[in-house]
Amino acid sequence: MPGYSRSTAFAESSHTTSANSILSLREIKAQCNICGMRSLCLPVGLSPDDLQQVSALVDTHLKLKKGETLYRTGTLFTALYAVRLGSLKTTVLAEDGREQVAGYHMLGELIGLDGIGTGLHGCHAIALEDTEICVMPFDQLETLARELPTLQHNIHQTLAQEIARDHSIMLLLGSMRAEERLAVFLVNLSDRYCRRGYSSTEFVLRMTREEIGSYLGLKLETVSRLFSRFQEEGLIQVQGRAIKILNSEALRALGGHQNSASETA
Amino acid sequence: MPGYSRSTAFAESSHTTSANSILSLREIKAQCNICGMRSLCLPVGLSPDDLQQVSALVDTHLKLKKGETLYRTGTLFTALYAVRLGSLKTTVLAEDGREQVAGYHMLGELIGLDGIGTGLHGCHAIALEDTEICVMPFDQLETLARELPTLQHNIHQTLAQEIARDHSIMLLLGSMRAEERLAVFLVNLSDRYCRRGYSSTEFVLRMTREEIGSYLGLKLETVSRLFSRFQEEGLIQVQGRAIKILNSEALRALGGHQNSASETA
DNA sequence: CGACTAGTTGAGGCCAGTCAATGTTGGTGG
DNA sequence: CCACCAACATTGACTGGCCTCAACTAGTCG
Repeated sequence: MPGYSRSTAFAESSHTTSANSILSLREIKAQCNICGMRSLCLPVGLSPDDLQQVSALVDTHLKLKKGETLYRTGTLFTALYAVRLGSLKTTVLAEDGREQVAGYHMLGELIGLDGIGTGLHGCHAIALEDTEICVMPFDQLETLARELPTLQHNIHQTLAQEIARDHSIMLLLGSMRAEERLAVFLVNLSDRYCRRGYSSTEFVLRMTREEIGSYLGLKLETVSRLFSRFQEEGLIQVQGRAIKILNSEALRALGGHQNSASETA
Repeated sequence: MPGYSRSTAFAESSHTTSANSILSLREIKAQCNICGMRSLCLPVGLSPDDLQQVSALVDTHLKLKKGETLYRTGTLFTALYAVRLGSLKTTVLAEDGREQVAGYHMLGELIGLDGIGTGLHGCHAIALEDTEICVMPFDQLETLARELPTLQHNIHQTLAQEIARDHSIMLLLGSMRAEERLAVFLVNLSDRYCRRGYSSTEFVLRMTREEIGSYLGLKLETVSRLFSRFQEEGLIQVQGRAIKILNSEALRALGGHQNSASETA
């Protein structure tokens, strides 16, 4: 495995705790002004000059392989992370060991937000595929935000959007039936892929049935059965993790149309 | 009903839309430096001088009667609201009309946060009893935060804590059984009352069985049955909405101890 | 006093969980 | 290239926890 020598530079960094995840985190070069995710990310609406300042603050870029940890529950919070490429899941942990998927994050999204409150990360972020991350030290971000009102407002918006997203998931978990939950999930993915310029009708799930179930408050068998049933009913076509949406309207109807409201999920 | 003439001053304000709620919103005088909730609120850690600036920015104080609306889903977001006295519930609304209680907020807590993201309030805030509110215009708050790093950080913390709180509710809704949910709910209330100097073992619920059920993703009958069962088992004593906790340990054990982590609920 | 809202309790049904067997996929090493 | 293995996925049979429907009680307010 290449890259051993460089990656030791991260040994003291907070976002790596397990030995094997350290080994393949690699620096890459990237700049906000040439990043395709700019319009979805924190710098949206910034002037070129201001953009340059934010870009300068992104001192580190990470590459994670599938299954590697970006940060772990309870570790020190130091930075926000922007997903540049790939995707991650975040999981929260109950005291009794139960674990639940709390979020699925794709490119252009910011994660690590929940650490701001306590100074410690409140969840565990794991790459679902090979993934690239921009690291934004939070103290520097706060400092810069005092000079750039637009950036300040974007930070507030990002945090508040996360709250709104969580509320819609609470609604889903608290009051929807299994089929509605899965329908909402699929429609939400479809919308998010669409917004990123990918097909809204054909995509590959990055999560296992168990992870999807955990996210939706269901068991993996239930998820599997529902996929099969949706296929029987002509709503979708499933082949393992490859999904083709055949009847988007019906899916949206199942979910009570309450999907398009929230960006992330 | 007194106060008609004054309250017309709020007619153009965003946080009142229904006629009857306007009528009893009344201004009161209050200042942060003499407020008992200071240590739980946004100005925590501020110097006296800085505190004065925040206090100056709280230009309006509202009094709501039980059942009155502070803000409504979809109305313009202009300010954050600090609960000075009393309590409120916030509810989110699905497109199909289903409504769910998303939060129970007591004195010292900040609400209205979710409106920052879109500029429109994402939920509906209703007083559960006679309640006093401090109104903090958000644009002024943002401006002031640029000069006061502590305030800026407190805003970030408040937002992030709300995210952490939502995550723990998602965990509750997604993976706990009915009795665990109610146990967590009671322990959480107990902790919050305790922190505010009230009894941690005896308090009065401000929500109906239906509202509690909605909040916990259960039906009101289930909540009622569980209260009865907890009483049979000697965990609590219930008399309508009056609760006495008899066996806090057992209650905490039921909830997997995952309660004390989050402040609000 | 009557109408209404909130709460309790019981009987029965259904949705999703549990347990278990089998099939499929993808990565690894001979 | 194929055999093998482990992880992932599907499907069936059964169970059980919570919901639904319903009757009844206790306060509350005009």
